[in-house]
This record gives sequence, C-alpha cells and structure tokens, in this order.
Amino acid sequence: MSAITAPTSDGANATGVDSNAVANGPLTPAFSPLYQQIKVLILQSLQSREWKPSSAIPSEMELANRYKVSQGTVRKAIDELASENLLVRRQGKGTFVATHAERQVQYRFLKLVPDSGDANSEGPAQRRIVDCRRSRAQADVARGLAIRTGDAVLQVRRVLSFASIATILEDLWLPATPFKGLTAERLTDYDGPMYALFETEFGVRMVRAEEKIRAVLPDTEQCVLLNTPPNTPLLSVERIAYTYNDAPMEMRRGLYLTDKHYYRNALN
Amino acid sequence: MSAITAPTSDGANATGVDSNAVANGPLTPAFSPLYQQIKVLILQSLQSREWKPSSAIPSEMELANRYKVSQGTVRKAIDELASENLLVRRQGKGTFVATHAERQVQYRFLKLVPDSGDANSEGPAQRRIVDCRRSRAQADVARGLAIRTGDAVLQVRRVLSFASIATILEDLWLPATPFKGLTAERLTDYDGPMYALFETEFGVRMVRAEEKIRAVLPDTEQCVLLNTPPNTPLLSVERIAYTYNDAPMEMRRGLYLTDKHYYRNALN
DNA sequence: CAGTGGTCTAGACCACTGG
DNA sequence: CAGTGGTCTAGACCACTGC
Repeated sequence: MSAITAPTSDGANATGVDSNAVANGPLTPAFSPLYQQIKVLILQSLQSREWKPSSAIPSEMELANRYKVSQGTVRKAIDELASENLLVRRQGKGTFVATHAERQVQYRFLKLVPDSGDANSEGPAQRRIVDCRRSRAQADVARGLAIRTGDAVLQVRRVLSFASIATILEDLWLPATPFKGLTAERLTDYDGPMYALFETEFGVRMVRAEEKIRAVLPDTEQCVLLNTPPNTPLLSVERIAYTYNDAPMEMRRGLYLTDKHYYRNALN
Repeated sequence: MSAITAPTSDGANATGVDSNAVANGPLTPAFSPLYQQIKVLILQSLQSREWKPSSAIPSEMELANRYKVSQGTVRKAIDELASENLLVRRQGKGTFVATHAERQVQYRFLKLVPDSGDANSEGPAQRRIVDCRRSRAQADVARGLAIRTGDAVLQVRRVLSFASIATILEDLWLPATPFKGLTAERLTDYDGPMYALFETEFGVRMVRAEEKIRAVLPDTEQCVLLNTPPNTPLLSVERIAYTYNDAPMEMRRGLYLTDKHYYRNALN
C-alpha cells in the first residue's frame, strides 16, 4: 500500500509492499521504506502546526487508517521521531508533540552543571536582559543563520546568575522576520525557558543544536558584565539552533564561568 | 515463552507471552519485557567475550532459536544494542560486535575538530608518549575509577599534534590489574586508536564515556609540553570511560589548545 | 543462489491512564 | 471500563552481500 499515492486497487498486494512507491524514478536510485515516508508526513503536520507543542497527535490506529498502512508501520515512524525528541510517548495517554516548556526536559540544551552534582540544588537561574535591539547581520552571523549579510536580525544580550553569581554571558542573534515583536520586556516578563517562549509566541520550535566550544579570555566589557577579573579563562560556547527543516533559527555565543560549574557531555 | 527459565511445556501459551516470567517476585514490582531480557543475555555474551569485537554474532534466526523467542523479539533487542553502539548491523552480512578499530567510527570519543571543517584534512594525529609508569591512585583518581585511594594504577602522559603543532596534552590513569603489561613501547609502537589497543591486548572494550569540560590556564610544565605561552586559555576535558557494566576503566585529563580547533558537540 | 538483515502486515494480548 | 501505547508472534516478501 502506498502512503502517498492513491491506494492501489490491486487486492493482490494486500500483504506485500510497494517496493518503491513514491518519488523515485523508474530506476529507483534511492529506496525509501514506507515508515520513512510516514515519518515525513508526520513531520509535515508538525511543521505546519496542525499538531502543536504539548498537544496530543492522533492515536496510532487513527494514523494507520489515515495513511492506509498498518499500525506497526506508524509505530516505527513514531519511534524514530520520539528518539529524535520531536514526539513524546506516554503509555495509556497518547503521543504528544514535544515542547521546551515541560519541567522534565527543560533546559535540554544547557549542559552547564554545578560542581556539587547535577541536582537542581541551585534552583533556576536568575536572568537579566542587558540589551535587546534590532541590527544587521555581520558576515559570521549571516552564515550561521543562513541569511544574507546585512539582513535584519534581533540581537539580545543577557546574563545568567546561579546563586546570585553571574555565570553566563550570552549574545543571541535571531532572524528578524519570524521573531517580529520580540522585546526586552517580553523576555524579562516571561517566566520559563526562552525556547518555550519561542514556541508559544512565535511558533518556532527548536529541534536540535550544534555547539562549538573553545577556551578564551574575556575582554574588559565582558569582565564587567560577568564581574570577573581579567585573565579568567572562560568557556566560549557558540551554538546554532535549528527548527524542523534543519533551518537555523538562532545563533548564540555564550561565555561560561567554569570555576564552580562545568560543561557536562555524555559520549555514546 | 521464557528466555531464561526452561521452556514451558504449555503449547497453549504459543501466541501469548509470559506476563512476567523471570526474576520477579509474585508481586512483580518491576515488569521487564522479553526483549530486555534477551538484551541482557546478549550483553552477557559480549562481556564474557563469547563474541569478540569485530566478529559476527549469530544470525537473528539462530538467536531466536537459542533463546526460544521470535525473530522480532531478538530484533528489537539487537536494535537497542546497535543504537548504543555495542553492535553494528550490516545488511546482507550479519551483526557484528562493535570495535574502536574500524576506520569509520575511529576516534568516536574525540570531539576536537579543526576550524577548517571536520574533514580529515589534517590526517591522523602524531602521538608522543611522554611518560608511562606505575603509581598509586590519588583520591580523585580513585573516586573516578571506583577503586581505593592508594591502589595501583598505570599513569600515562602523552602529547598529540596536528600538522606538527602540539595541540593536546593528556594524562591517563588506568587500573593496574586489567592493564598489566602495558608499557610506553607498546603504546608507541601500536598504530591505531588507544581504545583499539585496549580491546585487542587487554580485552577491555570502552562502551561509553562522560566528560567534564572547563576553561583553565596551564601551569609552566604544561606550557612547555604544549609549546605555548602562559596565559593561553585551554580546554580542560576530564573523561571517565566505562566498559560493559558501567565499570569505569579509564580516567583521562586532557588539555586542548583551541585556537585552531574547537570541541564540537551535537545537542539533540 | 542461499543467507543475512530490513520492511510490512495482521492479530493477539499486556500495561497503563483516566473517567 | 474503554482507549492508549507496549510487547510478542508468525509469516511474507524485499534489499543486499558474497559465493
């Protein structure tokens, strides 16, 4: 059966599978299994916000009927999306669109943890927005955001403190169009992860990110903002965060004070 | 059917599944699916080196017969082990025990890449063993390796260079017993990743690792070894690597020069 | 061509959630 | 209790590898 083309009228194919039903030339240079095609369809419904963050998607049986495939095939598609953190399965309840707002996976992308252990002993970070303004993308920012040099961007600078100690200085660049209307006040007033605000206010869900980490020394302005002597080595963490189509939607440069914290990474 | 207890003689259970066959009291406080039990059995064969790195394990059908479960159940167990990088599936050929010796996933745990992009433009690192000697574990090393302070350890110091530029200074600590017989010469002579040598020479396969990353300034000795001026900020990467039972088998402290390289991390 | 992993189906039953 | 995801089976066929 085909998930994309109209169902074949051939009953003889009931148990078989189109060897290569869709979007391939007659030479079928690339074979794509059915569940991958289903995955793409589900992905499209996520992108189009037919199903929104934190809400439930249709049950596996419903989707199987909708796409005219077996439950097992839908299941495998959902399995992969769940392992990519796009969906969350909850037994007995349903399958939900992942969000940065849930308590459990909040700050999924922040890998800085206190020396004392990873517990939430420090509680949430205090956040201070230093600056939020419109500007034009420099070459490096433009490259990171896949836009043109000089295109309009929003630029945010903020300081995060743990236990009243300034620990992170962050500069963010966002493409101006999707984030139109973002202001320092909105950032300040919002209580929760910034990526959760992006979801609810701008319909932009960050799906994955890449970081480049270096050791650097701060300049004088950075020293002031972090309340740190010069010659204090800092972690420079440059992040590019992506939405659904691998479209970059944020560039961020963080300076981490690592005398009482460290960047934790698991290697699998 | 049970994978661990003797097969039940009850044919009526052919399509059903033991709701909780094994290792649980009558109250079954923790339910463990069959494929998880199979996973444990496969894991045991890996630990006991019944199947060795780079060799093939029995086919899915063979394992299904051996464990008296269906192929699909074996399949799910293998799927998980493959996603944990313990096994590697190769269509048409078989399923193989993962190893650090294969070209493709060599240096899986080394996240430092050149600015120019991640290509192998630099070729392999030049390695120089500075020191390799027996000593006694300090408190921090002992904690990391889950041994007692003062227990015998092997201590290695080496410098890695890329394009003839010293870039990484590493100190390693290994528990003396499993690595008995390791010498500087063996390290120097071996051509390939250190973890591959550990597999072939000592039967120790590293399965996962955790890293704590900080920014630091080098002391004078470190400056000399890295041929670096003082006040050069460096990445401090402290790693603990684990074998099969989550047993720590190596502690490593690396200093990375990050002016021409960066530590790359993918956030999912 | 045989043997391996990879996909798909259909159907049964289990575990968990909430009304 | 009905509805959801989770597990398990049996059997068919496809894609890939190597002899």
